[in-house]
Amino acid sequence: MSESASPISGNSPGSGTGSAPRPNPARGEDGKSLRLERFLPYRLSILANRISSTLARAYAETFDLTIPEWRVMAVLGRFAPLTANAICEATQMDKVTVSRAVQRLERARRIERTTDAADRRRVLLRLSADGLDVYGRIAPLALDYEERLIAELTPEERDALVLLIDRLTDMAARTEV
Amino acid sequence: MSESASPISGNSPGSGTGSAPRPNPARGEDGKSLRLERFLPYRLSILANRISSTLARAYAETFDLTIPEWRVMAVLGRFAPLTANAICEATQMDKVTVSRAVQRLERARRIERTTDAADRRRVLLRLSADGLDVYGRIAPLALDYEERLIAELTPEERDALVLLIDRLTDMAARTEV
DNA sequence: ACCTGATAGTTTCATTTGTAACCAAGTTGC
DNA sequence: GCAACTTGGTTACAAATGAAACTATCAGGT
Repeated sequence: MSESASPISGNSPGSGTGSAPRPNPARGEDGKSLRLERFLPYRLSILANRISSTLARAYAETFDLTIPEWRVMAVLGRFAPLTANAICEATQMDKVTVSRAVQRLERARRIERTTDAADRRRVLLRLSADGLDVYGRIAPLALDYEERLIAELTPEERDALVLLIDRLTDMAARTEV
Repeated sequence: MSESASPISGNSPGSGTGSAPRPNPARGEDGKSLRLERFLPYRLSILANRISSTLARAYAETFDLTIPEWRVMAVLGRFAPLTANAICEATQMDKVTVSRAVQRLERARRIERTTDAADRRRVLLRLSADGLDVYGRIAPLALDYEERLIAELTPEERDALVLLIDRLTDMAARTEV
């Protein structure tokens, strides 16, 4: 479905009352009016959610994995062992989310935990043999999906995309409303 | 806080057990390995969430508004009256979300509803005088925030950004995992 | 008119999520 | 050596979310 059409599509609802939807300028101080469909935070949200939910569906159907679980596996697939805290930093998820993802993964025997002998508050996590196997099957799928998403972009555009995302992410961290 | 540092920061957790976190290649079929911090869906999600939650906090504190409510107001601020259905299309939110946002907005006397005489299933929605006032105060804030987010981008980069987002959004709609 | 099926919107219920409170282990200062 | 604080992680509770069921209205065929 190609939903990139005009946000106010076909059906004009006000026909009964005689007042068709008429644009209401309501401009900002600089004369720019707010159009949701061009508003950067809105667009980014739509884009990110679309991609995330596509991935979430695929992970759930094929591997019974949520996105947080997948992220935990992804970092454990590359760096092991890690503490829950390190996973928080690596995935930018808060500790409750990580804790729950770890719990489920453990129950599914996809990761193993050992208490750190040197600091018994810490829990060292790593993929189990089974988890590693799952990881080995998901990672290529994910990379392939990513590749197809940007398939139509030229190498220059891909570079620009990465750079723009980085700069915006940085700005977003420093910018308040 | 500048979280754009290495995902596996400072503390090396495995010191107690003697096994430091060592990279585990686990490459895809084309030899590319999966690094979460470079994975496009992950990055987009981080970026969009950061921006959305900044906005959500501001809206909630200043106007007692959620993001869905704000979106409803944003489209009603420009096009009125609209049916709930039209709002769904315009905001890309599902009808349950819209229904609830409308309910809260109505309770807060920020929008008014009239049943469409020609089709009594339909509810025509528009901002109340109060809602219009709130809209008039939020819209400039939102636009200003957006402007500051992209303040460091050149005009060319801004154009590129918009174009890239559009193309990716389009691709995301057509691409399955 | 009346049955069937579609459409507009709401409600219900189960799941997810996030904030805050919590416990347990470690560190510091006296 | 012990009170006070910090840190790592889990639990509890409340709010947000979404899929599916539901109500009300309309449209079409007989």
